[in-house]
Amino acid sequence: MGEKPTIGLVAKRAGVSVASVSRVINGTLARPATEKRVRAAIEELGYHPNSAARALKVQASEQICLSFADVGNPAYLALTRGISRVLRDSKYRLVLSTSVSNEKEIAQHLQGLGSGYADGLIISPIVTNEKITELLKELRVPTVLIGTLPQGIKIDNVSIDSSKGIEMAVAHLKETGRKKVAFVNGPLTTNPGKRRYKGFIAAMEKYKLKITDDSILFVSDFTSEAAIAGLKSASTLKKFDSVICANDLIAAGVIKILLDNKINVGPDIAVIGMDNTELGKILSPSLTSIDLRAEQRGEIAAQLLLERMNDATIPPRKVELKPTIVIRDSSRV
Amino acid sequence: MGEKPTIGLVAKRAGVSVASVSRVINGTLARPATEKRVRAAIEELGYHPNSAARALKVQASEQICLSFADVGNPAYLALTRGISRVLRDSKYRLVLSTSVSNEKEIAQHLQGLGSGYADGLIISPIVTNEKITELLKELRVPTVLIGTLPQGIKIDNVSIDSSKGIEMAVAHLKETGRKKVAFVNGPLTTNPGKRRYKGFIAAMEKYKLKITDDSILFVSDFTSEAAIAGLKSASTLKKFDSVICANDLIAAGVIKILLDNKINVGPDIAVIGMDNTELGKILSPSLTSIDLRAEQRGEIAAQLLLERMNDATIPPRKVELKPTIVIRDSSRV
DNA sequence: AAGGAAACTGTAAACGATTACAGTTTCCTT
DNA sequence: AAGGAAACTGTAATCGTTTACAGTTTCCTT
Repeated sequence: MGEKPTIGLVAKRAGVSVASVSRVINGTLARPATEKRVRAAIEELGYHPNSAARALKVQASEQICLSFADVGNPAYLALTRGISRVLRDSKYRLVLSTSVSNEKEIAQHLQGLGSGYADGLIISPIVTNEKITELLKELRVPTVLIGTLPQGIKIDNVSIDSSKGIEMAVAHLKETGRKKVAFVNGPLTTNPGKRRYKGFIAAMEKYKLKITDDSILFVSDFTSEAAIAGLKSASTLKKFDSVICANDLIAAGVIKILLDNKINVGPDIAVIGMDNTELGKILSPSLTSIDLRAEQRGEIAAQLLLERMNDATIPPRKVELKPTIVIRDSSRV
Repeated sequence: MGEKPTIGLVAKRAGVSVASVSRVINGTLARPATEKRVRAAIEELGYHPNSAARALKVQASEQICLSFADVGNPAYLALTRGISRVLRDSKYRLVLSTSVSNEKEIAQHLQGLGSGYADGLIISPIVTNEKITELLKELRVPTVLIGTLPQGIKIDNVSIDSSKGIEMAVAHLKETGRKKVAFVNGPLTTNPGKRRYKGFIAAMEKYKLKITDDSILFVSDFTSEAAIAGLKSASTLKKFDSVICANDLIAAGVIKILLDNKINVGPDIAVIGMDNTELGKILSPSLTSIDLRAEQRGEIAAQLLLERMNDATIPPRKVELKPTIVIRDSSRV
């Protein structure tokens, strides 16, 4: 209970050298007798090797940094869960670097990695510009990026074919006899916003459905509140027989608005979300959603990172997952 | 771009000693000319002080560990958000230690802190037993516990008077003419489960409402799925005119079941949740909920911790927040 | 029982920062 | 211009590990 025990104390107590103690802690190449005494001493003193000292000597922090803009979004939550599931059977701790939203903060954060507090980085930037791309290029830490990889960056990347997802949504709507499809998107300044926008247009063309001036609506954020605030009444939506939403939260907002206006969600207007979060099962009617496999993306990202940290020479990999559609009541007639 | 620059390199480049470099980095007591040269050298080399070396020397990691059982729960998410909001203006990084669910893992984790990777701990244990209590007592790191503080532990604590919350729910129901109140709780093995159970009984007595054999229902987990699976059909609920749920997720499940059975939530049966998560605004009907101030609890916990790390001598503090009730459609007649 | 290979162990030098202490320079006062 | 106080700077020890290298012990073979 006195001072915090160090390896030296353990060594003295066990009557061996610090080197021996160190060796039994990692790798265990010691005579059984020695090992036993060392372990006993460790036990008695309640010794735990100091991570800073170890990190300094071996030049590795045994930490992985996870960085994204918004903790609040359930999709990120699923990502985090996938990552931490993989990491928990590794030696790595997870450091959260959240709410790095504006460019300056991101820059600061990326440069901060130079101090070596993390051996690897998983980043999912919601926006990427010139400057950030530049910083990512100069990064010395093994990194995997989840989402849209900017041109010219050679790092591991896991993404989801969200265009394909929207295509599946449109296909499903067409099959079930819908003709007038609206799309409620988040801001075009974000990566997901951009991709989903293009995806929607492409899908509508592919299925020969008409896009009018007002079939694409933008709301200020990927949240229910933004959707509710941005759409106000249902009047904008009334002229459609179906609406695809850029994520489940927006879809929840849309459903809320429709129900409040006595519109029969499903039969009258179909609603489809994206992400297939837990929300889908809870809402009434339950929500048809495109599963973008967030949790799996997290898992894969973590695995890629572990591999990369193990071997820096493997060429950058790019895995793109395919979405699936989960049909529930909100799109049934 | 060559080797990673160290303080020694910077010193050489600036033509000063390492001590001077160190001094301008922290605290700045240097002649302007010196400082300028040092800063220039730092800039040119792209130098960032190595955190492990610093941590080793000053015996502080500048990291705070956040530990709880389940990332998935939105209430924890709010907690995390509150914490990280406070921490971002401090020098501390946030290390996530999640899914430490069973006793053995918790023990391992708490002991792991002995290695000094964190200067402080915020923990919200969903269960606490003898063993865990013991470990918490022996902890050498400044700690604040969110939730029910086990007997005999002298650490900072922030909690919410959830009994009071249930009382408010019962009061509201009584005022609006409800007589037969059910309570859907999570497992009694958890801290929140225990407290809410007692709270419900006390509140019902206080308002002279009858508790029958079947007015308290237990589901296996604080999730919608567990609620839906555990309650199956609405028959168990039909004999009541109102139901209080131990959190919003359970409430969502209950509403789902009721709606599927064509029961008019609000007029026929009132439903009240707890936590006042984002869900409340999204559901239809919108959900009356007891706001347990998760985000605020997180903020306060972080503040307490920062203070405590600053001054170990202040006596342990205990702040208990009062809940509020947010009335929405699910409890309107 | 001797000899050598194999297995183990100890000594001491790193890792990259901070900081006490002593030494130097600057600046002010007269 | 001298002297001393104040401000700054440099040297070197230190934090707690890991690990190369050399030294020791064990064990096997003959």
